Amino acid sequence: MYADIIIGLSSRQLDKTFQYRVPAGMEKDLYPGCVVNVPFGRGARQEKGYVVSFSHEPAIDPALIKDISGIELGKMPAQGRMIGIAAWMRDRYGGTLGRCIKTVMPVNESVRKKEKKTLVVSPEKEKVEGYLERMKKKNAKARVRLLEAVIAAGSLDYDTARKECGITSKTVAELEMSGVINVESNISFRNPAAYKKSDDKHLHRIGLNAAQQKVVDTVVTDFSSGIRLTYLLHGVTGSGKTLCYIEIIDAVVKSGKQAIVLIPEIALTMQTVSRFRERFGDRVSIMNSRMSKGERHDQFIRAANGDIDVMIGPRSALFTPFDELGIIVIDEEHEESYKSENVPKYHARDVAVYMAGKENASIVLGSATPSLESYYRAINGEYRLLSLKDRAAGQSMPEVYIEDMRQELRAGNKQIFSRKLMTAIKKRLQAGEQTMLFINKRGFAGFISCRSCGHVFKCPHCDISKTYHKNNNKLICHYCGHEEEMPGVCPVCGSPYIASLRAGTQQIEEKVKKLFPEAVTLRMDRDTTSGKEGHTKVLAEFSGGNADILIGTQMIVKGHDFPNVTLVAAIMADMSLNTGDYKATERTFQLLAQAAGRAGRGSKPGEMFIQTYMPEAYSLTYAAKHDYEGFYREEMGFRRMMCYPPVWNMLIVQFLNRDAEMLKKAIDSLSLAVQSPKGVLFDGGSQAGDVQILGPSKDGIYKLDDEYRFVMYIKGEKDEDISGFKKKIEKFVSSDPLFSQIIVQFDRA
DNA sequence: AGCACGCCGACT
DNA sequence: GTCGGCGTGCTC
Repeated sequence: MYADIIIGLSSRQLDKTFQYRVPAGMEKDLYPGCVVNVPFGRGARQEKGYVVSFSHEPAIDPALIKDISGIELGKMPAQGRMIGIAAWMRDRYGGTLGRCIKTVMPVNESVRKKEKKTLVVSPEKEKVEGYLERMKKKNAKARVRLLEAVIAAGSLDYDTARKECGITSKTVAELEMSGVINVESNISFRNPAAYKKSDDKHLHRIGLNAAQQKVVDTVVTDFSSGIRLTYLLHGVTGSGKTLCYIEIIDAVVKSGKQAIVLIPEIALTMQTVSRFRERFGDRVSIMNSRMSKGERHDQFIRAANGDIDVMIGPRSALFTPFDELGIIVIDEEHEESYKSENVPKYHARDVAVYMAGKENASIVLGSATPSLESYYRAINGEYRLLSLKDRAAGQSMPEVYIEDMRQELRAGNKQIFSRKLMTAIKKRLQAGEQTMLFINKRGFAGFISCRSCGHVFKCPHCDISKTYHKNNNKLICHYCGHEEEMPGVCPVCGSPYIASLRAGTQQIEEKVKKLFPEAVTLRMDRDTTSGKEGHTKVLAEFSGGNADILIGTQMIVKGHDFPNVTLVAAIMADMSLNTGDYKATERTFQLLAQAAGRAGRGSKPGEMFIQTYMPEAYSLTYAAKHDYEGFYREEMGFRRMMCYPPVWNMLIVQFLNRDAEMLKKAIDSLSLAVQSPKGVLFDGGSQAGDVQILGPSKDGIYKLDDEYRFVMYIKGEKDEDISGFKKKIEKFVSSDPLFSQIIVQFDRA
């Protein structure tokens, strides 16, 4: 048995694993992430290493492989624990181990910045000059080059010196030994959440109401008696979940442990951070994507040094190396931004649940519209369900109206707003109250529907909207590849008006300006928020009362608190119902429910309008009734029937290559293996077992960034079946030479 | 990173 | 020849 080990962790060049033999009897003590001592390099000097994985086959001449000399006992350092997480991620989400390690430990890339070494000339002038002359005579090129550069610059950064002058560490060491230069190292950490009391003076401490107190007590009581669970906090919009988090974390921190708070990137506003700083002062740090790598790394170092207790940030903050993690909070746990788009395509919520188990921490998932996955687990008793059924200050939920746009058309209203909505906007303008118009931009991919009856063209096998492909005039399902000719008329009502719907924020803004010339409008989309603090600025302007109507994409409905907004409208609520994947309905419900949550947060009650061509769709009707449980039951029926997650597990495999021909050949070979029941993929004879395989077929976006894409979906009742099949695919593609150039990526739904 | 090896020019 | 010094490549 062999172990793959990473030596040190401080240098880029050694950023790979080495194989060591595991001495008899040691294997039971080894696991990914544990620290071992190994002989390394000529002279076999002892180095610290981290075990990352195991293998039975020697990868090089076995005679060259050395034995592990010993295990470092005691508490595993945070770095080692992170490697353990990385190993698990590699197993679940695919990708290379190196990539997974980089994901959990960005530390590796910039660790030398921590001890930034600077070269300074010695103050003894004649000594330096004498040395320089001697070296010139001796023709010691490297030393002369370096010393002259340092003299010219006065002081020189170690890294640039090495790069610019082509110098090795040895030369630097020799100059230092001779006393002509000094090597100084300085460490400085930035604190992005530096606490200034004055920032927070507008905030006052609010007490917990009875329902909130119950939530806090439940978690804190469990925690102090040593029980660690996953809690799902289902609290309606405006029920005060953040305050619960703060109280819970307060108790955890007082017990000497640390907390990680994950927040979707766009919801990471100063407002939220201030509330945490008010309680935890300087012992809070934040992370966001606008920070440089170095700044983010500094926050990790501060956490490792024990300088902070609470880290707030988007999904990458999950990997904060705290010494004794007590709790992880994931706010808006249903948010899709917790899913990484890059390899490894991990879901921060799933990693967090695993991590909490490993680190003996509790975890609180919070949302007004929990993901079906989490709610399903809560119903099954895997998570503990906590709820906040009412808004914190006793406000009522807004009244929601579903507007049937087909009827508007029949009544002769050709505007993009229904008549009732236009009246409502007018009323708000007169009353000096604010309106939010939200355009569901998701689903622009081009699903086809009938404008007269609302019929959407769906795949007969997958019950998913098909997309229109212009080049061959066909409708294609992206899950199974099913194709059909684009029909000339609607098969349901015979109307010839079948097309894909589209409209952008810009067009809507123009329409609004035409209809309500007196209104001051603000637009929030990619274009208007491109700057560094782009969307913060737009939001600040709106909440400051400088505009009557805010028009935007989904980003306006997420977690913001505008007390003066009393009207919210979803202009084309259908859009996200037809994005061509099985989560479309869930996403639509969540968006609408969240949007409704923006209205009536202040003293005045709110209203919401949902404009649609499909008024009977249950994602709309349940959102209108603020009925999450009803939606959950109905949607789970669909998921059960179709064997979609969370009932079954799903693995997505993508195959990418720039050469369409080469990719096609490889895919054909894979298809053959999939179709033959005795093929490689089924362990020579045994059935496909408990997995259903769809594809491989062309991906929804067949060509992206000059790369062609094929995709395959695997559904399995048990997670082990999926993992098992993933291993088989990995084995298959690594043994088939046709796949040598093909990029294979795994993803979990 | 740290070490050895092989190469190169300078000097015995 | 031989020696000091440099750059390169390897480490399981």
